[in-house]
Parts: sequence; structure tokens; C-alpha cells
Amino acid sequence: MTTADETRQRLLDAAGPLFAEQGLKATTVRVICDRADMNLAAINYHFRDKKQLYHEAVRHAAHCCDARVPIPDWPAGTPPERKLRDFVAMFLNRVAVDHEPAWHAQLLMRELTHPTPACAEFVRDFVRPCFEALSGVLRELLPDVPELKRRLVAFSIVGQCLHYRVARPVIEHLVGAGEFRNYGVDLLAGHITEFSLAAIDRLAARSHRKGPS
Amino acid sequence: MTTADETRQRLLDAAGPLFAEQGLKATTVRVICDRADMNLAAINYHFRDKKQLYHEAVRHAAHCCDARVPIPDWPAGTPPERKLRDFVAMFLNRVAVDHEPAWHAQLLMRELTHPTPACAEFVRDFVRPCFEALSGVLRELLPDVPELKRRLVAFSIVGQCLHYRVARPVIEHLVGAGEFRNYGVDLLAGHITEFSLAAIDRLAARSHRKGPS
DNA sequence: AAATAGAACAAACATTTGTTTGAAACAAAC
DNA sequence: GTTTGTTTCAAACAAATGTTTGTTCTATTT
Repeated sequence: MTTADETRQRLLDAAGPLFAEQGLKATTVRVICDRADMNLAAINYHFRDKKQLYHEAVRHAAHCCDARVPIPDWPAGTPPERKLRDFVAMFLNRVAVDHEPAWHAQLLMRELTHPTPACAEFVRDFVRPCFEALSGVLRELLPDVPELKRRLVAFSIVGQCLHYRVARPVIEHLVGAGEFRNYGVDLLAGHITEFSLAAIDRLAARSHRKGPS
Repeated sequence: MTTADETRQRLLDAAGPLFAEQGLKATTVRVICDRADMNLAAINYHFRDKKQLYHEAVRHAAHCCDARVPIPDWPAGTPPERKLRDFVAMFLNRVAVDHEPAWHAQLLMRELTHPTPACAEFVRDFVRPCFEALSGVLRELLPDVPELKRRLVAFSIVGQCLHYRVARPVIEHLVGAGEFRNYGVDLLAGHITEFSLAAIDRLAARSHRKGPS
């Protein structure tokens, strides 16, 4: 039965942007159904209730995000500097830049900053694999650095990337919408990679001077 | 009349944590008044309506944040590296670490990520002065770097700091609440300053090699 | 063609929500 | 002690909200 799945999709596509912008509680089922051109009872029929629809929207967003911008799988021998650049570009493509539909990344950011019960699954299936990939690259770049320090480096990198999504409205307000339009993925990825590699190089040099443990 | 101001404060203190955690729409006036041990009509009497109370809560949070952790005013001749370290520590103290009451920083972060009509004032009085202070320091550290590039460096720095507030729930989930407790202001400020100064040094060297414009 | 199961729909339901109202309590000024 | 202006309070109001219900429509099966 394809019609039921289509309806579910229509509801998800209508609810997604609203959930992403206003959150679960502030979004009403009436507005969702209006936008989806569906009857008011559709949500309770096709999903159990509003909460369940929200949960499925998060799952759907994570799945699409993952499928569209997969975590790179590098051939053996790829230099770790190259891997870092790829990772940053991938990460920016996931969260910072607006693909259509834009609500996927927005809803995931909401889950990051204001977790709901859907967050545990979101971290397990979406955040952690991403974080592990970066940790692997950093283990290559900073083999002799303690685990705690390496984590801080990882957070420095994802923090730089996420900032352009998380604080986007304020950044636009700050530098003007005109300049913000120049912040494409290539520019940002180039800057963040360069910035981070410089710092990593110095850390590596220092830890090497102190000697590998 | 001190009693009216006290009542306003009681309402603000009760509403603040709720607004910070759930946002304007998801927080009900009944819960606020319950927590403040006040009559249901108190909000509409002392503030015009719920929106106004929210707006005042943001204003109050920004004011307290500013007063408790002021932007440093360095004596002439302070080395810019030292200024950067001070700025990072100040910024982390403002947003990353929990002072009591914790809702001040949380509510401001909500305004950052999900702006309301209160945002314009928030950016003008709170965000921009902070950003200008950092820009000044960076002009000293990177005098020969184009404005755009310097802005990206600024965002890299505040992005690193903000990440520990914005993504705190997920970071805790990721590294465990035990390790997260180690992330004190000193540790984070040290790391972020070191990380950023390394990158800045390389940028300065490169721009100097190309020659000042 | 009749029967059946899945989907859509309008209407209604019980709560919840922000706000208003008019009276009561209170404190200060005359 | 009365008056005046301010603050508190219980009750009520209208609008909005998530969910349920019983019916109608539709397409597939028998």
C-alpha cells in the first residue's frame, strides 16, 4: 500500500520544518495537518501521537543526513591531514550548509541543544559514529597525546563547524547577510582545516619533544 | 515601593529556568506562578503579558552576565597573547561554566540559537560588544590579515568556547558525566588559547611572508 | 456484485492555555 | 477614621490543543 507511506511522508515533510523551528510543544497538530493538506486525525492514525511523529521526524532527518553525506571511508595510506580536511568538509556539509530540505540539519541541531527522549538514539546512531571517525583521524595525527587532550582537540574542531549552524542567526546579524553568503563550505572547510592543523602540528611537535610514552 | 519589585524578581526567578529549558511557548504561566508562589494574575499585572516577561528575563540575564563577568579592560602595553587568554577565560566564564543561577547563560544561549524578538537588543547590548573586544585583540595579533579572514578566526575561537555550552548534553552523553566534570574553566581556557594561538601564529607568519599590504 | 479492510473525514470531547474581571486586602496620606 | 492608590486573589472566559469517535469513502478481494 503506497498511499499510506505517501501520507506518512507528507506529514513528516510538513511537520519537520515546524518542529525544527519551534520544537515539539510549540508546534500544533492543526498547523501540521493544514500544511500537509490532511485531516486533523491523520497524525493519530498514522503515528500514534504527536510525540511519536516528532521522534520519527528526528529519525528520518538523521537517516537522510547520513545517507546524503556519508562518513568518508578512506583507502589505506591516505595521509591523515587529508582525512581531516575530508572530515571537516563532510561535517560542514552535514550541518552548516543548507541542503534542501533544510529542516533535517535544523531539527538535529535542536536535538543537540535541547534533547528530548529521541536524543539517546540520535547520539548512538548519528553523533557517536561521527565522533569516532574524527577520533580515529586524531589518533593518527596525535598518537602520543593523552586521550583527554585528544578529546579537547576533537571538540575544538566540531565546535568550530557547528558554530555556523548553531549561531547562524546571530552571525548573520553580526556580519550582515551579505557577507554571510560568502561563507560557503569550501571557504569554511579550508579555514577550519588550516586553523586546526596548525594547532595540531604544534601539539604534535611538543608531545614528540617530550617523547612518546 | 519595594514589595512590587520583589514580586517582579520572584516571578523572573521562577520563570527564568523554565524559559531557559523549554522556551517561551512551552512554558505556562500557571507553572511559573506556582513556582513563584503567586497568584495566576500576577504576570499580567506586573508585566504586561507572558511575552513581556520573557523579554525582561532575557534582559535581566544579559545584565547579570555582563555585571558578573565583565569584558576585561587591559592596561596599555598588555601583550595581545595575554589578552586572548583573558578573553577566552572571560567568555568561558560567561557561557560555559555554570554559575548560580544557571539559567542566565542557558536563556541567552536559547536566544542565540532560536532568536525571538528579544534577540536584536540582546545582540546589540551583549553579543556585539563581546565580539568587538575579540576583534580588537585579533587586529593586534593579525594586523596584516584581511578582515574576512580575521572574522573567521574570531568565529573559530568563540565556536570552540560556545560548544561546551551549546552541545553540553551531548558532550556529557559522549564522554560520560565523570570526565565532563574535569572540564573546568582553567583546563578549557588553557586548551582553547593554546590551540588558537598556534593557528594564529602560523597565519601571522604566512601573512608576514607575503608581506603587509 | 458483495464483502472486507484500510484510509480519510467531520464532529465532538475533555483539558489546557493566556488573559480579564471585580472584589477583597493592604498600606500610606490626609 | 476615612480615603486613596496599589497589590493580591478567586473565579470566569474565550480560544486553542491533543485525542477519540463514528461514519463515509475507496480500492482490493472473493
